[in-house]
Amino acid sequence: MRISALAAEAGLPVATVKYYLREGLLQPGTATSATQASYDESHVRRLRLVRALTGPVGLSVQQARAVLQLVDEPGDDLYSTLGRAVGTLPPDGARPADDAADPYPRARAALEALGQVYDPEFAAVAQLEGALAAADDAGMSITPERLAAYGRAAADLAAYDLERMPTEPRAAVEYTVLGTALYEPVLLALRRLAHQDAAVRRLGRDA
Amino acid sequence: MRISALAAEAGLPVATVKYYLREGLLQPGTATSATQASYDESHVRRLRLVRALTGPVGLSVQQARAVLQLVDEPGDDLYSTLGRAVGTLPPDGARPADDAADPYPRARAALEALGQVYDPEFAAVAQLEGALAAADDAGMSITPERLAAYGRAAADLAAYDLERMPTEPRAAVEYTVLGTALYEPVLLALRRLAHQDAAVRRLGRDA
DNA sequence: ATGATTGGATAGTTGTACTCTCCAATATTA
DNA sequence: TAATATTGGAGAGTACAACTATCCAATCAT
Repeated sequence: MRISALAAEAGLPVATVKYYLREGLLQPGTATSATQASYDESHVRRLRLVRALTGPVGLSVQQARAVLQLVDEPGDDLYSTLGRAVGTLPPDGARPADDAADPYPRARAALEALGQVYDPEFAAVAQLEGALAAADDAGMSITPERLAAYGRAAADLAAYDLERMPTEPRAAVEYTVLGTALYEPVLLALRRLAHQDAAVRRLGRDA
Repeated sequence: MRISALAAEAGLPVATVKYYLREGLLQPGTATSATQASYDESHVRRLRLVRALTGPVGLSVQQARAVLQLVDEPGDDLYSTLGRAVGTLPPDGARPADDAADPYPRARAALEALGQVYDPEFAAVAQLEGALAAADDAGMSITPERLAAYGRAAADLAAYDLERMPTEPRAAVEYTVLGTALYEPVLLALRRLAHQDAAVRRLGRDA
């Protein structure tokens, strides 16, 4: 399959496929001559994945490249691979304030209240700090009670996901990294729809 | 308070404050002369809100303006105001396919399985469709079982939030719109951290 | 053999979010 | 009150991201 067939298959302009090649989001095809290369199903799948990540998941090309690199060449340590993957996903966290003492006070308090084990280096801690600070700044601080409720729901989800994680390391990395990126938008959409459902049932409005 | 004091208070360059004024994200101050206007606490609060929305929440200036307009002038109908607000929040949904018959097949199936009331016009339906399609395209389709588990967690959260919604309409709009925008990043961070917690407990790794 | 296509490089376009420069009118300070 | 600084407002300029278009010599397809 040559580049125009690949582009057609994926529903993208050829120029865009070339761009993804340049940017390292798409692995090069096998060169058959100085001006020809051939692509296969794996390239089609990769393009679909790229579009999923840059589209609904909302990643920038840089972020998508970082995620794909982790899936392509995971370290042997699942834990640190996941940590790095989460760091590449939006939203960006709060910068850790130059004085190293207690850089994430809100997040620390929240996680202690939840009784959760956590690694302060883990990017999600900074993300939580940023999100809590944003809510504070906007005058919509999150009560400890609400945090507990959200934490409980998050723990339920995590337990479900962890039970289904593949045992083979490579597959586990892919499951975890892509699962984080791809399932989050689903969860958010479901939450918004659940709000609507609850509102309709409660307020007795017929849509 | 003049513009430089306002900017200092909010920790922003004056040029940026002027930009937000031009873009209608910040309400104008009260003019005291041809080249002077005065600003107060409400402007400081608004700037903090704008930064929260464009930062951790990840809204574009356009999206933030749309959200703020809804908070400033909610319609008398809470239901449709919330619907419009959700439509302005990322991620963008799937385009509804020109042939009107069953534009959101995956989302419809999912919501029917969950037994949820929903309005097909509600933007979150298109968002769910897009997210499910992205997962499919990326080769990580979501099983009905997982969807049920996520849906249950979302319903728990929605029930909690709805119970605490203010009764006064204006406050209810603000609570719902800002709550959706500001609490989602918190939930995502908590989910990522819950994954880490569960992984550490399960795999017995010490951070 | 001859017109179309390819891979690869380079340049151009569009959109977003600022940031800078001016300017005349006003404040502030000496 | 004179000199200096600041202001609001408008417009232009900048930087970056994500494409998109143009070239070109080397193949390919007919």
